[in-house]
Amino acid sequence: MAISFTEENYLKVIHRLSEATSEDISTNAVAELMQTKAASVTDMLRKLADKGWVNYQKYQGVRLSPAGEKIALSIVRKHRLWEVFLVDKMGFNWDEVHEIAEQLEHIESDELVQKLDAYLGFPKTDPHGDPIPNKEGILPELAYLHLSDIKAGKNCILMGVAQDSAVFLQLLTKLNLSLGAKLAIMEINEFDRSFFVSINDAEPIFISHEVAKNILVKILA
Amino acid sequence: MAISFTEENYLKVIHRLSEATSEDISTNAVAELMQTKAASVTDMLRKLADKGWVNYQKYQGVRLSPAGEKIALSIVRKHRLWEVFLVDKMGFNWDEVHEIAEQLEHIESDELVQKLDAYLGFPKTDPHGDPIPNKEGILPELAYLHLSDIKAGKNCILMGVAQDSAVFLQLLTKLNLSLGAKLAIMEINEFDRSFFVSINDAEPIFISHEVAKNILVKILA
DNA sequence: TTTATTTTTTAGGTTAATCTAAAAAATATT
DNA sequence: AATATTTTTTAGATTAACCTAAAAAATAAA
Repeated sequence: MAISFTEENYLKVIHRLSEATSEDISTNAVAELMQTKAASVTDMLRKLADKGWVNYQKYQGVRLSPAGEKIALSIVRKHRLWEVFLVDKMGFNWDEVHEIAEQLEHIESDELVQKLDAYLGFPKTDPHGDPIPNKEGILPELAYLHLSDIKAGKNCILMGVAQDSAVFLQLLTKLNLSLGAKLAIMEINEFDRSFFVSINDAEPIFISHEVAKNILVKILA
Repeated sequence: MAISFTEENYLKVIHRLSEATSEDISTNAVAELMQTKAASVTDMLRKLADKGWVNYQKYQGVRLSPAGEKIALSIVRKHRLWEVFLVDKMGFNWDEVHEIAEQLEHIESDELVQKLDAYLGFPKTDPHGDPIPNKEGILPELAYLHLSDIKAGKNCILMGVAQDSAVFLQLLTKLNLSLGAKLAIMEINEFDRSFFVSINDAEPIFISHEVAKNILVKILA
């Protein structure tokens, strides 16, 4: 069945919201992420339900059907593969690729996706550490921890970020925080839960709790 | 000023038609290439004229304004660069890339185009031998000849094709006719203007006038 | 458990891009 | 030059995606 860019974006947004909860997704939540009005969302949810891509009962919220989930994952897959392409091959910084990938994710060609995947060496994650769903739509669970949940004294590796906004990523870059960096948590300040962290064994620096919350790490054995 | 995919496609089509003639382009000609009805074209031409991208007077046909020409050339540039990418980097055949490039040509990012150009080694032509406009929109005039206009006894090199349809390109591939092939015209049959041509010094084969018309060559000194 | 608040839906409109059918203009033919 | 044909435009609808304002349902508070 034919699908429009707009419909793809709705499915993607519902998918994103569904990752954070097992509850049904509210009309308002979708409206906020789609930067549109609740009334428009209601129209679209009905349409998506007609096409069999979501389960929706009015006033009850929405969730993806298996068919909708499959479409959403294929868009996520394309988005993240193109981000790898933009950083690894085109030389963009990790904070510059989101908007372009938002466009590229709608390019329709299974063969291209397959070839791109191979060309990039079958990457497992995008430049922000987010896992790339495979062809069958299976998303490897990476189960990283938020830096904000780690105790003082631990060593860990920066594996990803919990948001892709350019301002956040630019801040990380300024702080010399990039994927794979080794973080040694020296101290956590009780007052504002800010962190003193040594990055790659350099002089410890200060990191706000807000930043720590958006950094994903794995703890070193 | 914001521009839609549809508007971009209209400008591209008007540009394509303008290359073949110095006359104004008729509503019907645009309708045919856009696969739409003349009435729809009339609406769109008025809109494009309002935006300053074409000069249009009703019943008088249309031509691109300098601003419209610039947009059209930037789309052609993107289309052809992406075709090079698809063939050179992704490993597609030259008959498989047109539809995908039709989508990729609308991706909006000057920086990406610039980086892609560099990544591909600043190619001068696409996989069909069509010249790639430069950043300033200047299209190098390649001035190749149609094989159908060459006399028997001449040797030439296949430099491009005059149409990109998959069936035509697949036929060329079957005949072992690819960019750069050396063609020796053995004989031209008066009856149907068909050609006997030796390709890369192999046994001469038969080529219809229709095929010869769509093959672009340069004559060897 | 009423009342107040928030959320969601309905009703009715708008815009971009298309369509069909009919009218108008341009071109071709007698 | 008058008539016929073709091309182009106008008029009026349609569809997708959005909007605002008002109504209805769900949830929270008194």
